[in-house]
Amino acid sequence: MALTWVSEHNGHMLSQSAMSSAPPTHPLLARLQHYVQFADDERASLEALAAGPVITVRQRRDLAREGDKARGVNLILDGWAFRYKTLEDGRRQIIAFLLPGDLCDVHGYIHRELDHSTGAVTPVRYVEIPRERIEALVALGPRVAQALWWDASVSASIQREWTVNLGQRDALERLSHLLCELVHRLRAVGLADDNRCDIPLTQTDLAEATGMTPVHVNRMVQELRARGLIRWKGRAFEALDLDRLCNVAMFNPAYLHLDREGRHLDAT
Amino acid sequence: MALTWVSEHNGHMLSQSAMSSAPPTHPLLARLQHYVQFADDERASLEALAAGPVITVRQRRDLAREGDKARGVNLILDGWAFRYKTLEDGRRQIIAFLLPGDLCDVHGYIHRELDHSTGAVTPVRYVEIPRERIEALVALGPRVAQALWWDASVSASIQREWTVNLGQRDALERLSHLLCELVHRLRAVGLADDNRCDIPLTQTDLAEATGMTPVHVNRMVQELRARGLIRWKGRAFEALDLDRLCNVAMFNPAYLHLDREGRHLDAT
DNA sequence: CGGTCTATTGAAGGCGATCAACATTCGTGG
DNA sequence: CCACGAATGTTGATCGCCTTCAATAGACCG
Repeated sequence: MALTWVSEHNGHMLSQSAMSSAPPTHPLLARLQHYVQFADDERASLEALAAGPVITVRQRRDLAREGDKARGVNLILDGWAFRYKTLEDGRRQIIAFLLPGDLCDVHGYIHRELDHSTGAVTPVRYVEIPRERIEALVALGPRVAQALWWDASVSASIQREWTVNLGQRDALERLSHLLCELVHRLRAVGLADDNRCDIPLTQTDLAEATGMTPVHVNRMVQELRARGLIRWKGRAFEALDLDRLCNVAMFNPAYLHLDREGRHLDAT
Repeated sequence: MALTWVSEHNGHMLSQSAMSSAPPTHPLLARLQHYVQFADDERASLEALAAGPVITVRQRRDLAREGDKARGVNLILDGWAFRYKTLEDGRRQIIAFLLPGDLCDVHGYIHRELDHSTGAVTPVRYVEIPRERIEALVALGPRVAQALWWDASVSASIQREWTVNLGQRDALERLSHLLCELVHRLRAVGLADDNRCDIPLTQTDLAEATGMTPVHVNRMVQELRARGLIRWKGRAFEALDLDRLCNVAMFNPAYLHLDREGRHLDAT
């Protein structure tokens, strides 16, 4: 139990303080700071997003279902979730993984109904951010507004990369690529310690995300183990040789846009 | 030559006026009106977007390459293009098709470099819309602003559906689904007459979009022909039985969000 | 009219699916 | 704390969708 994923009992601030030496922030802010440095008031407003009434969902339950009426934007505080779509005959595809700090899409602003579902992997704590709240943030100035754009834009970029992954890479490459992405994204929110992190996904989850069968996922995991690239027991994942894993996957982290592209907007 | 795709010689207005009885508009406006009804001044401003200096790209040339410095948002006036990404070893995945009326993503606003390329299928005419132009549009009020959000949101939704397509559907379903999507999107901009339209894609293009080999695309096309679902000769495509084609593909048009979701915002 | 691009067809092989056990871990309640 | 059942992970054997390779036909263009 010691190093497992944060549960409902210990909040996200706990897991944060263990990871980073910077002043503890919630994971969205950690991520946005990869784009731009905020002024104090901006940081405070972003910080305050996590203050709203927190909703908790039990593991393996849905946060929202296809066809539901869309409410505001959701901010994941801790836990893992995924977006998925189901075909008429029951086949299911995981479309995206949602990690702490992820804003679930702006969809809710525009569309009346969700065209996909969201399911919790672990227990998930999140807040619903009403639209006025976002508008108030944007009103703080271009720095925050563009940071939110950056966030939405990165999500779109990830979705494009998933398209490439499913269309062009073979099974081993596909799995490796997903793992590389997760490690990089977890690092961005302070949830990966070097090359080690908790990945609470089952092999069935991985199968639904990579478009293969659970059986074949298992074989690919073992292949990666046999090549000395990863160690993975329960939730405890470690990339023993991340460089080689990235090579296998032909992983190019550029699409995650984690290189402070908004530097020119930095607060002094 | 009579019914082939609009070329550089006959502008887009020509092709428009042939399709719809409504007052001729450019294809972006046609599409946005699936979301909301605009007031006259809004319509005029959107109309004026197409007035800027038109850039023409020859067929099978790139509009932009991965790594290029991002400029403004591009609006396709006529012709077909696609976004694609290339792996180190040369494999290529088409990520999205860009049809007349499509705004090429807002990417340019935020990111310094493109993380993907855009290639022209046919000769393409487009305009670069500078950011101030967009800001001026948004300043017209919430109707236009939300329509632009809707547009971006639909693009994201399409990208999610492509993820499902590549991950879960088999070759025949995948191809059918792509064809259904194209027919529906072409209709939305007045470029499909009932179940007939020009599709200027080669089977190699389809292969790169669906993650299969050109050889197998050919076999699937023939399968659809044999089942009496489609007729396709050169660019002239016809869905002989669109309902059955949609069934084969398990195509649900909801993700295209073409049902006037912004109705409540309509100008009187 | 020759050259290139695209479509088409055939044959063989492989990647990943499918089916079927079995092992192991985990959650839960007795 | 143990016992039970369910969920997850693992392994093997077989099958088939799709790839690969190769050759030909047709379409289009300069």
